[in-house]
Formats: sequence, structure tokens, C-alpha cells
Amino acid sequence: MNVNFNNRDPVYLQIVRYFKEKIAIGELEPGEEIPSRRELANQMKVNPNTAQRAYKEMEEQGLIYTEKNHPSKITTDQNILGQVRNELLVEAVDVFVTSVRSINVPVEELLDLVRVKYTANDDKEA
Amino acid sequence: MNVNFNNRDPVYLQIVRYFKEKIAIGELEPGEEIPSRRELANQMKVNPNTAQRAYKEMEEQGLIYTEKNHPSKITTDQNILGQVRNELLVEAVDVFVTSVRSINVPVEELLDLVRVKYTANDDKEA
DNA sequence: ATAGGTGTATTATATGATTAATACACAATA
DNA sequence: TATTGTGTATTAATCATATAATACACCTAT
Repeated sequence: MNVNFNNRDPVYLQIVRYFKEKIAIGELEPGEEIPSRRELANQMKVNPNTAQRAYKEMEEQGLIYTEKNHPSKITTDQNILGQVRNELLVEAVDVFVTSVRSINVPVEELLDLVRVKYTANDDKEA
Repeated sequence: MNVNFNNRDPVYLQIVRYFKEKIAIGELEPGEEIPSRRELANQMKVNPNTAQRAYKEMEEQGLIYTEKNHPSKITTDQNILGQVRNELLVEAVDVFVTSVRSINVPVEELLDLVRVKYTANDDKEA
């Protein structure tokens, strides 16, 4: 469980993001139990309250659910789970396009840049 | 001079960004005078110190230069000016690819999403 | 029953970044 | 010369975030 926190975004949101990524790629399955607040705080070297805040956020978004005295679990709602990947994607594309539109770049140049950068490290994973 | 500030990023950096965009698309030319700190602060409804900090940042990056008792001017260094567009582009692509890589998206799906989103509002500008 | 593990809630403190409030030196000009 | 407009510097205040310190209710298993 290695997360690279940046200093800009709130840690608790980065934790939420971390779980969303795991969900998006199917590494976390419906109903699967996740670490308790205190345990996660230990693993991530973070204050328990920060972990709690992250989980609270996830609970409000319907990503996890909690039964009395048990660590939270990933939701079984396929509807929500299915949307996570798309949400992350759309959001990223949105931010990107917005930030780049003000520069008036030809589409093809833009797509080339993305393709090159994105496929640059394919040898590592292949 | 309408800038839409977001709440996440420091205002002074958003101002720097604003000028970089203008430079990137050639709307600000070499040697061109830009508003004084106080004037900019007025226009953007921002504290003069925030304007000052933005200008200081730009000065350190070599984007502008300042002569005694005169408003700063855009650098005439074509080298620096030429890099601005590329810097903005590369940075945006970098952030995008990084944020999206953890989701394992096929390249073509990704490029399609970008293309669609990017060309969506072409009718507005055409 | 008691010790330890859950989640949850409240309050206080620390910290760092950002913004704000002032003040200063200088030059031009009315 | 006195006012106004430059850039610059220093210090204070603000704000969001993160952390910390506790406390509580609940359950399980020793």
C-alpha cells in the first residue's frame, strides 16, 4: 500500500482517489473488506482522523458501507462501481482539455503528444 | 481582462498562468508593457501584493523585466518566449497522462475521449 | 467481566501557504 | 515642491488543512 502524496491536494482526498483507482481497475471487488480506519492510518503513516475523513467521504459517495463494529466494505452496487472508472476518466479529460484549450493547439498535435507520452513506458509494463 | 479564478490554486499562480497563455498565443508581444502591479490588482480585484508576487514570479522566470519606476514589460528573449507554449503543453499532457495511467485505459479510447471533448465546442469559435 | 478491536464525534492545536496591511525609496511631472 | 505613480520590502492576519487528544458506544473473544 504505497501512496505518493503530493502537497497540493488534501491528503484525505488523495486517499479517496487511491481507492477509486483500485475500484476502477477492479482491484477492489464488491463487498470486499478494506482496512479499518486505524489500520489504514498506520499503513499510510497518517493521522486516524484523516483516514476517518477519507472513509466518511467515500461513504457519502456510496463507495463503501459500514456495518456495526466491522471495517467498511466496498459497495456491491454495480451501478456505482461502474461509474467510478468513467468518472475518473471524464474528470481527467475535462481538466486536461480545459487547461489546454486556451493555448489554441491543433487537435492532431495534441493527440500526438498524448499518444507519445502515454505509450512511452509501455515496455515497462509489457 | 477577465480571469476565472478557482479556489484550489494560489491566485498569484493563476495570474502567472494567465500571462503565460497570452504569451503562448502571441497576444502579448516582446517588449510590450503590462499593467502596473496596482493597476492589475485593481482590474483583477486582487490584493496588490498578490499581483506583486505574480510579477516577481514572472520576473524570476525571465518572462518580464522591470526598469526603474516603469511598469514591467514582456521579455524580448525569443528563446524564453518560444518555450512558454511548449512548457504549458508538456505540463498539461504530463499531468493528464499521470492521472490517467493508473486507470489502465486503452490508448485509443483515451484519444477518442480527448478528441471528442476538445472538438466539442468548435462551432462556437468557427 | 474485561480487554481490545471496531466506527464515530468533538474540540483544540499546529502548521504552512496565501493574502492583507503598511511603509519605504525613487522618479516624473504638474 | 508636493502629489502621484512606479517597484519593493517587511510584518501581520487569515484560512484551510492536518494533526492531535479524548471520549463514547458497540461488539467479540479471551
